[in-house]
Amino acid sequence: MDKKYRIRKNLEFKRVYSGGKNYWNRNLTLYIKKNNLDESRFGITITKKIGNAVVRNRIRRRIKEVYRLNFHKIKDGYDLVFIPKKNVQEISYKQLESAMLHILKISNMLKD
RNA sequence: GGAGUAAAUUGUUUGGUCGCGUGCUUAGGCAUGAGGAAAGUCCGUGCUCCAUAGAGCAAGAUGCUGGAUAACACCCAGUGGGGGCGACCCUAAGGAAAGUGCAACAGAAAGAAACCGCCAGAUUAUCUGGUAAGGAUGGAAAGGUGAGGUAAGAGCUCACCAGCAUUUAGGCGACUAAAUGGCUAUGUAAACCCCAUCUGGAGCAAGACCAAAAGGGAACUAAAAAAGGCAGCUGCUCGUUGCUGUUCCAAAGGUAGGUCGCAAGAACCUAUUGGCAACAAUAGGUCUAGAUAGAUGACCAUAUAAACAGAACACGGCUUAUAGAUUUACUCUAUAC
RNA sequence: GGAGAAGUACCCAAGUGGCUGAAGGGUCCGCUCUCGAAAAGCGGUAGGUCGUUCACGCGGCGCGAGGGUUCAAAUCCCUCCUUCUCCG
Repeated sequence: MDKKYRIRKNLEFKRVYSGGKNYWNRNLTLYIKKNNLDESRFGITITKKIGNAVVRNRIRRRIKEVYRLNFHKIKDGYDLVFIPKKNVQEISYKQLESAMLHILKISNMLKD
C-alpha cells in the first residue's frame, strides 16, 4: 500500500475525528471525511488498552490486509480511520473481513 | 530404571500465491529485515545540553575479603552464618563499648533490676540489711550444665561448652588454629546515626542545522560604578551569566514542518597465550534492522506439538514472563552383576 | 520512548511501627416526625472472605499481590501488578 493512500500526520487524524461522520458495529468504529483529493486515504488507531504490542500489531496488519484486498471497491476522495474495539483481539481474520465490509456498506462507501 | 542438582543450546521447518520497510539498480529485478527476554525501567556507562562542571551544606547510593571491568547494586574466586543424606543452594553479612531514640500490653524490673520467695537482725498487721538458686510476665530477664562453697546465695571457686580481649602461627585479606587472661551490660542501625568509598543536574521528546505562517525588531546615550529586582545554572548557600530607561531600522528569533542525531560497535565469530575463574592481550575473518500513525502479514499444503512475546540513541547487567525439545557434568537410591 | 504519583469495607477517604477490622462521612437497618413518602433528627454489637453453627457467636485470613527486616508491619526494605498525570 503506497504511502500516498495512508493518513500519516497527527493533524490529519484530528481533522477526521472532529469534522467527520462516524459509524460503528460490534467490532469497529469508522470515521469518514471528504478530503478533496482524487483518491481515498485510510488510517488505523489502536489504543494501548487492547492487548499487548504483539496483539495490536496483528490487528493492525489484518486491517491493512483487508483494506488492501478491497481497496478497489471503495469510493474515491475520502479519508477513512478505522478504530478497532476490544473484542477484535478474539475474532478470526474471516470475521474481521466481514465486519469491515459490513461497516463500509452501512456507511455507503462501496462503489455500485 | 527412579528421584534430583548445576550449566548450556534451541525455541517452528519446507514449498506456493498476493503484500510491506530499507539499500542498490541496466527499472525487470536483486539483496536484506525483531528477541532471549526486544519487556519492566531497577542499576551502571557512553553520548548531548546546561558555565570550564566550580566550592560548601543537604540529600542519596554501596556495605565480609580479594579480584575483574568503561562502570555498576552485576560477575569471578574465597571467608563467616543458615538449609539439604548428598550433588548443591541461600545469605542488605561494617559499627550497639561515640551518642540519641524505641522495646506497646504484661511484668517488681526491659539495663547497671529486689514483687513474691530464701537468709540474718530488730520488732511483731511490720521494718532494716544480704541474696539473682526458685516463682510469675514476656519475643527477650542479666552466660549454660554439673560439682564445690555459703547464714542464704552469687563466676565466689573449679571442669566442660558458648562469648570477649591479648599474644603467637598461617593467610595479600575476610578469617582460621593454639595458648593465656579477666570472668562479662539485652534486642533493634531495611530507627536516627557513626565509619569507609562514591555521586553536579537533566535526559535522544537530549540536542544541532534548515525554516512557512503569525507576530514588530535592532542600535544609542543618560541611569551607569555600586546596590536592588527578575531569570538561568541544583534542593539551599556561595559563586557566576544575562536582562532593566531614550532614539532609529527591516533584520533577528526559531513555532508548524523537514534534515541530522541514527548505527563499524566497550560489536560478533574462530584460534593462540596468560589466569583456578570473571576477564585480558594478540592474530585472522565478518558487516549484521534503522522505521517516524511506525516495516515480517494473509491464505493454502506439509511435519504429532509449538509458549512468552515485537527494536525506536546504543551498550554492560539485574528482575520478571516462557510450551516443548536436546546436550553435558554430578549426587542419592532400587534391581541385577 | 522518557519522567513522576497513587492503590485502605460497596463509594469518598483518615491513619507513618503496638489497645485499629481498622477513625470519620456517604450507604444499609431500626426508631421519631407524616395520611404516606422525602428531608431532618436519634440510635446501631451491621459491614469482605473461609471454617463451624438453625441462628447468635467463635476462630483463621485479609489495607493491590508476593517475599524480607522486626518480638510485632497498612506503616520500613525489595520484586511484581493495576490506574492516573506530565514531557514534542
